[in-house]
Amino acid sequence: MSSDTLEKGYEPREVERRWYEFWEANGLFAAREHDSGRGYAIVIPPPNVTGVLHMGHALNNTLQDILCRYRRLRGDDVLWMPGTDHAGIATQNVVERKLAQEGTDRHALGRERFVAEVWAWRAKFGGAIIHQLKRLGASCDWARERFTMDEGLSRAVRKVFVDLHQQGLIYRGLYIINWCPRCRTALADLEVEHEEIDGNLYHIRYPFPQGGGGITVATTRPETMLGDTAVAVNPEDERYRGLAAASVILPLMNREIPIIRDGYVDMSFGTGGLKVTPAHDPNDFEIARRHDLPSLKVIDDDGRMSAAAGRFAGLDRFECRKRVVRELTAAGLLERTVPHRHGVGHCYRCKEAVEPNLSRQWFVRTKPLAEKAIAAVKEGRTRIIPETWAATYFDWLENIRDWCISRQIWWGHQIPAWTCAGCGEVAVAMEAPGVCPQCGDRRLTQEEDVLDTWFSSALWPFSTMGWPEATALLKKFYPTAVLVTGFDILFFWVARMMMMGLHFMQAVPFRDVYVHALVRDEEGQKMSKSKGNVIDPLEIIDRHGTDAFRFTLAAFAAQGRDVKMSEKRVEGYRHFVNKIWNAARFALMHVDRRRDLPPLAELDLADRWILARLNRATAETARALDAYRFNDAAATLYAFVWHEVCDWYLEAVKPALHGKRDDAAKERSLAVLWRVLHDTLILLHPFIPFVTEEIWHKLPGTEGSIMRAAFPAEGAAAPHDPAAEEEMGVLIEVISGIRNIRGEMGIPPGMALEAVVHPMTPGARGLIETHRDLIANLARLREIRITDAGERPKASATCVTPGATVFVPLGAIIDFARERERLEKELGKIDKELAAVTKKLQNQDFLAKAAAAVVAKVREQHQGLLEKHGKLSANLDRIKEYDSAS
RNA sequence: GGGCGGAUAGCUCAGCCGGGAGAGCGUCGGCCUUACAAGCCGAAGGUCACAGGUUCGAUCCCUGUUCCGCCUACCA
Repeated sequence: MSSDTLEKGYEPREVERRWYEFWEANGLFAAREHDSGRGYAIVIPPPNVTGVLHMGHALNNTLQDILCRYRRLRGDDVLWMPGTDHAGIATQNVVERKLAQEGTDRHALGRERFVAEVWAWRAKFGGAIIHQLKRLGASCDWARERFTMDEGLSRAVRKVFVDLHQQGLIYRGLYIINWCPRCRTALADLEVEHEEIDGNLYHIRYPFPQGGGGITVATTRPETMLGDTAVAVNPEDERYRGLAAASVILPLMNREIPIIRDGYVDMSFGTGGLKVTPAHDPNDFEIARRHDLPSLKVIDDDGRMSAAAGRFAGLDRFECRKRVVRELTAAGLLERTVPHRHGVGHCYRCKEAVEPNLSRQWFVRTKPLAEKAIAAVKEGRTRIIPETWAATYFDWLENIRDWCISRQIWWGHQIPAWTCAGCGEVAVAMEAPGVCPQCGDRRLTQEEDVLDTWFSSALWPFSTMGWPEATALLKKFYPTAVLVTGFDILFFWVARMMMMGLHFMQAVPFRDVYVHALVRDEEGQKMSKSKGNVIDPLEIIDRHGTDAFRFTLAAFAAQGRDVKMSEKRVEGYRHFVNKIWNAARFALMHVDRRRDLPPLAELDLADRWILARLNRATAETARALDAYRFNDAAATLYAFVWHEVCDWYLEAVKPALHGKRDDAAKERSLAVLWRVLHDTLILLHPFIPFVTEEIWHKLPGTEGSIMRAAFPAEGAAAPHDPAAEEEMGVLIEVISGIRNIRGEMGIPPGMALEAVVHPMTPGARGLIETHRDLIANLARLREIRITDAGERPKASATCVTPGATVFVPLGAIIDFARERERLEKELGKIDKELAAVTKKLQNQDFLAKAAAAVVAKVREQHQGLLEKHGKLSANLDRIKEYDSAS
């Protein structure tokens, strides 16, 4: 493309749309599973089909995209597998709400039509998040997009279910589970969110049948007493040792229930009496099993009291609580009511209070699967980064309980089990059996329940690649390189993928798990609709551009710390993107073609210096990205581009580019400038893909997309060049010193100054002589005189740098008081440092015990500080002299 | 109840292996200098939460305390 001039300010909108289309149209995101290159795969954490892009997605996918683009530049064959999750309960809820608005409900429609309705909804709205991911610049291989309910993945789900069932790792049974009365489905333990609620502890007396006294129990949920089938005390409890009675009367119900003894009961809690409600409390359920007690379900699936609750039947459970309390009070059986704060479980989808309920459900026996998942991380086959999350992972897996996988909803993978009306046998199979395998009866009905959404998600790394077929994709890309995820789904998803991957693929699903932080609002609050503090990534993108937004996310993605997002921060990085744009704009005003780099020895100092810095920035960026230190990489690039390329290099080569030096110098700098811009664009591309692609195409001598470019090899442009870095450092110090004088002394910027320079060493002298034009230009001097140490111009301001002492004669405009103040301030700093260093050198222990290199370094510092101190104070004395003389 | 993370400049945060405290924003002063005022130049600002300990040396390692945040758990 031609190097037409760039617009004055960067306008992201049109550029982003154009290049994204270009990338897609040219197949630049496509994974090449048949190529021989090194495979690098990431599977996307599939967003819910109901999802709209939020900050969490934005961070998660930006980081993945950075890694994918980086690995492509490094020459890997990259597969970024995209897709969405059917999100059983969430999606069903959305469609049910829609039906409600239309004045109907799913029961009126019936299962088949309802499910068709959900598919229709998905076809219409389910692609929203995909479009949004594209606006983020996500370079997923969209042609391979999968959905957890699509044909292939559903087949994988059935296969896994059947296999686990055959292996005895899936079973069905009547257990107490978490029930959401609103969603009307079972929930896994994980799907229950505990929240501390201020409630009451009710002390209720259960009288003995023969009257007189009784046992007082304490409960936070008095309504469940209607379903009590025993009262338990601790066998060690002295208070109940010699108890004559073997039973009590359950108040309100007037049922006689036994007194049992069980070690579970905590003697110190309440009165030491525990009511046992096996159908509505997991602990009581266990006690009932030990003591062979019956269960009585008094709360129905809709959260209302059941027929078993007698005259309370039909009441809402919380209404019932009030009624029970009232009646107990009236009966004089409520002995005390004590305020009590306790955890109450809520449905993670709809926030309804969960009801522990007795129910027949399907479970996965997780222990054997968990053991393998633990071992894989212990043995380092999968690394968790940052490592601190490994402890959390182990803790959960080591205490894992069986996983309730059946859900009483309609949207999901229907469980592949059929019950025979003839013999009652349950057949589990991949496809519907025509006849009962036991008795040959044809009357088979499929299990109504569907599987937990996370069941299919757990297969994601291999199901998306075509498992159970042995595909080329699986061969090349499994195990995947890394899973990038938030810690909130470490258990829901990551641990379960580990279990399933190891069990069915005999290999870990990913070599690394990178756990990133949560995105919070400015105040560190979790963003939520109810709090109204949600920042919409798409609005941010509209206002500031995708690149600025992505760079912000990367810059704040420090390991182990949450990202606090605010628009202001994005604004700051928009400035950075604009800075790059303008630097390129400047460069492209001069660079008309690609030039090969001349031999290093022929280059000017500034050229060698920027190449050395580029080399360092390259190495540092690669190192940081390889270690998932996104913020380090971002900070490195920010500082390099802004403070080295723009602040120093471009300024340094301006005279050459403007033809104020000879043609050869211009040619040399043009070659270096091309190289710096070229390589820098590549380094930046993973973070800010759009603006870099745009500039890339304006840069002469590039071909095709920057996505096809090669990440600069270390030392390719220039080897490490500490000499150039040090020499340039000397000049920078001199220039900064003069600028400091100008600023501090209030000298108008327009006024050209003269400087008298005393170099410290012959080397510095040569350096400064050679680069007097550079110094004069950047420090705005009209003349530089290089002299020996003896000469001290009168009425001048001074600065002392490691390479030279600089005097700026100010003549009539000098303000002696101001210069004194300036020097005294400087001396004060030196004194402080000198004191610290001197103290160290006077410490015998330090000299004896510290590493030799450290001691040498401190001595050197000491020497330098002494010299500087000497010069500064000499100059201060001189100023005082002049001052009093004038 | 158990566990984890945080406390560093006015704000938001970096600081890997212990050896002279950094950035961005904000503030102050000066500049429309021919890429960029979304910019340039200069400056100010910190007992690295507190108390001990280890060490020649601690923002960094150890112990304890305080204050925040999070995760986890079947004490009714």
